[in-house]
Amino acid sequence: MKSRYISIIDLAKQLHISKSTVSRALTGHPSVHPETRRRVLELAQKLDYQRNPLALGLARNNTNIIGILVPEIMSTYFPSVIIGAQEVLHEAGYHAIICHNNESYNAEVLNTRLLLSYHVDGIIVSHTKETRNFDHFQMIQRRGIPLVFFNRTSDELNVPHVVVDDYEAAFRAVEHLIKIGRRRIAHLAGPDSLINTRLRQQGYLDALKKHKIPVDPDLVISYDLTLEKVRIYIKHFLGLPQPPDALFTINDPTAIAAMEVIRQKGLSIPDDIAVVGFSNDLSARLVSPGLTTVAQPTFEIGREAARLLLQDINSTVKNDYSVKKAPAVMLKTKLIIRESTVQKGGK
Amino acid sequence: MKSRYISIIDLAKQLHISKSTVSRALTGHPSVHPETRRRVLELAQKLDYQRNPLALGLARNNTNIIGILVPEIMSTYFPSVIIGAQEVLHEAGYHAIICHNNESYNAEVLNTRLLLSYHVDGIIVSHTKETRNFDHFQMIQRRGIPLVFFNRTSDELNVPHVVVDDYEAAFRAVEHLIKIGRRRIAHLAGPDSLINTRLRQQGYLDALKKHKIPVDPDLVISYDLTLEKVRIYIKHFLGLPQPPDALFTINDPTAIAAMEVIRQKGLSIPDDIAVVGFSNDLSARLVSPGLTTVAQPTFEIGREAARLLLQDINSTVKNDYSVKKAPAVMLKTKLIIRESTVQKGGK
DNA sequence: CTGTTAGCGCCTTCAG
DNA sequence: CTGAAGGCGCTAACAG
Repeated sequence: MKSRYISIIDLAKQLHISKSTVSRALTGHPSVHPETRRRVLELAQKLDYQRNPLALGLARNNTNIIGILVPEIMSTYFPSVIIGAQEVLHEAGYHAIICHNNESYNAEVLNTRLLLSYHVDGIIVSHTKETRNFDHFQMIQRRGIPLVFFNRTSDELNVPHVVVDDYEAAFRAVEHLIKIGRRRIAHLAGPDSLINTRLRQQGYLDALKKHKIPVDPDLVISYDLTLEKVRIYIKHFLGLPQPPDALFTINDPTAIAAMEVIRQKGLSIPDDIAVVGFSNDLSARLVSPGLTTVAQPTFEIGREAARLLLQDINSTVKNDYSVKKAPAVMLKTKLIIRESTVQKGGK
Repeated sequence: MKSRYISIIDLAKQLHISKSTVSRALTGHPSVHPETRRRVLELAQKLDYQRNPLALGLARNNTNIIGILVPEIMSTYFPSVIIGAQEVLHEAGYHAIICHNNESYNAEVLNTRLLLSYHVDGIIVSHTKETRNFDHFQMIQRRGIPLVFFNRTSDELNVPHVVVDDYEAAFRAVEHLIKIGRRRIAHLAGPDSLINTRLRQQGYLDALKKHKIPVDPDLVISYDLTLEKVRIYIKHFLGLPQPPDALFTINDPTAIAAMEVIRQKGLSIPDDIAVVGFSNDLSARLVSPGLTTVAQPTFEIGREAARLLLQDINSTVKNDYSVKKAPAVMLKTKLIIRESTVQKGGK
């Protein structure tokens, strides 16, 4: 069962020519006799020859593999982004190896090392919620390997990235709640380690300010995205002397978990409490009542991230982001209004 | 920006020993002086040396990479299986490269070739709904590369596989509908190309037979899993002279799409029509009313598939499945009863 | 246009 | 216990 794979040497032998000529014919080198090339290609076809990308990588010091590193793949968000990215990468002749880490910082560091050891040509990353130390990403850059962030980025690091306008999206989401007459708007935010969390929270605060609604610190809680804990926080909100009449959450799973608790308390959505999520997961459309949420252009985020990466890979002059500002793409979001804030038939 | 990667040669030079000794020290070869080994490991650690798996693969003719080929990653089913598989693979020192193909047969064939060209050590597959020709998988086997199917398998090919008992699961699901008093049970089945489809359909038929309910051909439709078409078929069912009082679908997305149509027609679930899906996607729990469905042990399916594959990889004698029967694992399912068949509080 | 040579990083004989 | 030599599959000069 040895090496069933056929190599250029096999082709060369059968054709009584040198392996270099075979190599040249195969790669489309101009200086090869047309007839020779024809014979090589014909035999390659017949024998179903496929060149070994590992050997190629070893010889040329590039692998045509891109690493994609995401915190999870169970919601629809990251898979969609991945699909978008792969679309662009495939077109350019690259392949992706996907790593996920269950939001574990340690796994993220290990995966980074793994991708590096495979000599990937570039890495696309959305870091975990635990990630506070970015040394492993900095090392990638120092080694001159193109790196692109998406969704979750970092202030500390100057890395090309593609994000949505979290601030504005949150601002508009909260403004929507204000417009339907809510005044006691609670915000279940994510961990401060995530830049999105901070931006969305700022959008929340500024929307209140603009409409001269005083901020009640009791109505803002940061949590670590562990869904089991949502119950505690929502109960806390509902138990306040002046409970909220609206809730804006960091993401859709949180909103959906919250809705369950609210319903169990016998309160009605949206009459007693209107709810707004973030990301427009598939489930936002499926729950009942449908969840008002901020839609992100997930596929496009993936495509843009891949484009940014390829740009770096193909640039002849290495972009040194320790001196030059890294490019950033900011995509538009869209507020999807469903029955968790506005009754069907109502305004 | 040349080869920032350090190699055993670098280590050898710094230590004034030969690269062979370094190699032996690193791989844990017994005949290396403890002191030499210590020095090598120390320096490797200090320089953050990582051995190049490509070169290793080239030299040893194995890559420690496993290909996982699935039709889609947007539902929760395949991602869960993948996570389960990776768990086992990682433990054994293997890494996975994940390919998905949007249920496209052509993409599947291309991905197969791709994985093969990367000299993966094994492949785990759930084929597309379009796949009727299995030559590309047969080629994998002929080349002696371990292959494992899961979920969707094939009669024609003798491949180790892990599945659930689709027949029995469907049988029990339909029996559940009968037990709550339904007699006109419709079945929206999948394409005949999928073996699961056929098994589930048989389970449906046999459950009816057991309870002496005549089969009405008008109540069984096979469709190609294109969700947009669900509307048409459900409308057809509802427009029958004797419309059904229950519906059993090939999977959860189908059931959920059907529920939407039923509701729009002003019918009540489960009073007018009870609905049962298959797989227990995350969304089955989220829709309202909650969807009764068959839960599959997704993580365990992944783990089992990986175990089966590793078993083949590690077997010293190559298992020739053209003569020997391939092992098959069949896992248990569980019927999850929710409000789409039984009212809350009711029996 | 083509063959020869060297080398990518690693492992594995074969000699000491 | 260690070093030298050869090879995995491929590309890239260097000569013709």
